[in-house]
Amino acid sequence: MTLRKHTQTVSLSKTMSNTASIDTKAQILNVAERLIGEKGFSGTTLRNIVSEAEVNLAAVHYHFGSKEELFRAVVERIAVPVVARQLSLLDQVQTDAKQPSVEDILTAFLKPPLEFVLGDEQFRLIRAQFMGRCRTEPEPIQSIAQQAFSASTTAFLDALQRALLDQSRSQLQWKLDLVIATLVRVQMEAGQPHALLRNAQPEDIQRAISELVMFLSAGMKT
Amino acid sequence: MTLRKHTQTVSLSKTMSNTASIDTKAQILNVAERLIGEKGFSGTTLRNIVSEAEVNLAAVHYHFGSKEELFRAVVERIAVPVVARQLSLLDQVQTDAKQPSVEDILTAFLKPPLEFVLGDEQFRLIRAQFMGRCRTEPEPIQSIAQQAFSASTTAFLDALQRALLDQSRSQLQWKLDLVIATLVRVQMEAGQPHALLRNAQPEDIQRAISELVMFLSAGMKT
DNA sequence: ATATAATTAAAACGTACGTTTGACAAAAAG
DNA sequence: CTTTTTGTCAAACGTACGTTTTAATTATAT
Repeated sequence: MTLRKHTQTVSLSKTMSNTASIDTKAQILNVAERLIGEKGFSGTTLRNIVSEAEVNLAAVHYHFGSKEELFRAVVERIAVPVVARQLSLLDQVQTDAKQPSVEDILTAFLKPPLEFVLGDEQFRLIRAQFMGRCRTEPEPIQSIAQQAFSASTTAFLDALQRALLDQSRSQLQWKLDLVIATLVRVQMEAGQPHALLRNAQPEDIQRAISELVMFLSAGMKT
Repeated sequence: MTLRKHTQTVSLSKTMSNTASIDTKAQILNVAERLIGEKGFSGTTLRNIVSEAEVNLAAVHYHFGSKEELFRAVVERIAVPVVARQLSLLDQVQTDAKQPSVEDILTAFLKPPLEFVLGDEQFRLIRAQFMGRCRTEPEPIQSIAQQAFSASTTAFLDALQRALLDQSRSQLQWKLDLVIATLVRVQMEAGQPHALLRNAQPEDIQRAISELVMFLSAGMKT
């Protein structure tokens, strides 16, 4: 009897040596990330993915179980390290200064998602576009992506509340939502001719972060 | 021989009296606007639309020619009056004050799309959501929507350039792009519990516009 | 009334979708 | 070696898609 891999607990490296199946799984994730970033979830078909990834159609269901769980896997591969870095940077500025400035908080929030595109040379803009696309997908896709980032959202909302005591919670809530909206737009337009983030060199990213922080912190304080 | 209606020039009211076909066409447009606003273009099927509109499947192709041209029709039904009002308000503030403030310009830009949701009681939030969804669709759908609004984008970019002479054109370009991104987000989240625009009463819209103008004009000036 | 055009209706078109199956090869375990 | 697990592959599953066709129905005009 053949048990499907995505229902297994852990394989613990006692399985196949690491050439075939790992390549297949990673290739599917890579191509899915790029295509969904370009065309959206329902605009991307599994046949598009397996064709470009040069793997068999059934491999998707063998490794992930369904199209939706494949999407979830792509999201989490990105969200987990980004959220961890956001929370770490927030912790850092809250230790350095007992009361960090709005600029400090926004920088800690924006840096990880924008810098994460630097990870792999060839995935820079792809990753940015995918993250942007996620939050604009129809339900239930959007919720899957939103949940993966929700841990950071609440932490930064609390931090902003402590920095801007005169503003109501609901006011800060829609303002942080608009901060995310602009971040998402910057990510989605990354690489376009007139975008804030035209290419993914480290110095361009730093400049974009700094300009975006200035643009947004002004509005946060009003 | 039967000539299809969407290829005709004009019917000039010498055709059928105005009960059946006009209702069918309007019903399709109304339902398409709502469903595409909720589920996106490729997430909405013609069978979903005709089922809720209670019209025959073939009616879509008879009246519009294709799914994409139906989308174009929905976009233009919204965009034409919005853009006209934006340009009219811009003209007005540029006549009143020879050099209008950033706040004046942004208000002229934001008021029409946000107020347009007031047109019909039952379409308020639907229309807002559709307009928001449009700009986040994959190509070529996004371009169709963008073109319909492009006339106002360039006019407001010029106006902002005259108000903020110290900023470069490309800087103003990505800033206006982020203004649109926040407008879009406000529209898409309209009606949600913690959104800026929670319900569509006239006074709520005015308050939302004023808060959004404050939030954004601060960043525009930095 | 009759002819003509406009609109609706039901059914089918071919294609593509996500998913499942079952046979088969490769690796790991006994 | 034999057995079992793990992964790949081609093919098919049933369903739903956008679109087209053909006929019937309804309104307009002569």
